Amino acid sequence: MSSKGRPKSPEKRDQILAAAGALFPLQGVANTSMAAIAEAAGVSKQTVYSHFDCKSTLFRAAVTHRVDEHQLTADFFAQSRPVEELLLDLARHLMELLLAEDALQLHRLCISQCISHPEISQQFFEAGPEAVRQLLENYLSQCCEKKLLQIADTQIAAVQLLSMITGGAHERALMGVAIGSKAELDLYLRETVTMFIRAYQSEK
Amino acid sequence: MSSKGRPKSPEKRDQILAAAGALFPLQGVANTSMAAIAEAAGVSKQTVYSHFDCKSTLFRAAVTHRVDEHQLTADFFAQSRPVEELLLDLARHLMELLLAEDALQLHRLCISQCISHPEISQQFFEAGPEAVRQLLENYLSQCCEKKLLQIADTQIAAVQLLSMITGGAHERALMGVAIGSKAELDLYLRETVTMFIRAYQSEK
DNA sequence: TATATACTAGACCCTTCGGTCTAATAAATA
DNA sequence: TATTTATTAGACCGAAGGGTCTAGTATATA
Repeated sequence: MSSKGRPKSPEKRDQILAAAGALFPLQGVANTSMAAIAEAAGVSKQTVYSHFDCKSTLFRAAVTHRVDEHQLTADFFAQSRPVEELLLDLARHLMELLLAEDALQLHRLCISQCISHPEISQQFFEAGPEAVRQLLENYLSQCCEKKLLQIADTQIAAVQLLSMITGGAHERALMGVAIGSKAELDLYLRETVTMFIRAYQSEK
Repeated sequence: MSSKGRPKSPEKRDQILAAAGALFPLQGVANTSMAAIAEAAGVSKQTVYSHFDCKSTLFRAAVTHRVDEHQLTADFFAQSRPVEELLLDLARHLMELLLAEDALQLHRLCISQCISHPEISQQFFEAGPEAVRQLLENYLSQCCEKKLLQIADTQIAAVQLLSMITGGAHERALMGVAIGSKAELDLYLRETVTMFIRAYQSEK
């Protein structure tokens, strides 16, 4: 019934989402025109409006699309390695992920739109920080069962560790402030993981 | 020489700055028109342009103005109280300060404008997070001298503590995501200060 | 093949907005 | 008082941009 005539091209839809997903974070919502998106997508303006009925809808779809892409692997914590080694590895991977320019742009965008588009930032938060926190919390619980660590409240501990990891450079990067060298950053991460384990190590 | 005729009214200037300082964070730069600022300030549009030559200039002046207001007292750390008590007090004060709606708006604004107005976010950062960090670092150093704590790198430790404090709820609030109850937040802060001290206490 | 829909290019409408100009009034200095 | 500048209300300009419309072409289904 609804399959009469030429169907909408999924490729064009993807092109539009890709263009919007690049331009919105880069220039901000208000400074990105629909015409510019159409041009960047290699598509006519009318086609954009054929796939998305207004700017706000397109914005939502584009951010959702990018958030979905950035989902990190859940089996990271499945490895059986020394706790300190795994946590340090996590810290390093996380920083690399979060400090990437496009991730920063997306993050800034969600923060700036959190009043006008609460669902967007909610979604970003759940797919990003909250998901990681949950995974880490589970891992820490397992460590406690194995008596590798001694943590009263693993949820709090997970938030603490993640906050410390990101706190150093991510906050600065989000605000566009220069961050230290790679060596300094890595020193900070090593110190932080060590400090975390010292605070939560099993009693002698 | 330059004092001929009627002088510009400082009151009107303040009204304009107040209006801009309220509207820009609330609605974003692009969504706040000069006409709206003039009206909110109870002043004609021309007067706005008489005091500030363009929108960008006004934006800069307004944010600077608000940042200056929010400077926190430096003598907080001068009190001689038990370390744990003082740090917990700091944590509570900081959270109250950072979670205030207008502070959040200003913070979001700086983040969203950090590409187009790097000086602004730089200034915000130095007057805010960086200033607090410096004060805390000094305090921690003093604690080490008194053998109350044992910290190899007080700069790192200061960042760690501040990150943990803000990490819990501030990150969420910045993204407009609901935060826990006051009781949960306070539990988190107490746990965090305790954990910090446990990690950095002087060796037995 | 006939029909229905997608897509394009471009004109078009209307609103918003940054910024300027004008003419008149108010308030300061000299 | 004479002069100079601030302030106002409002018209005005020009550019940008969201969104619609049209006419023509391409591509799918039936």
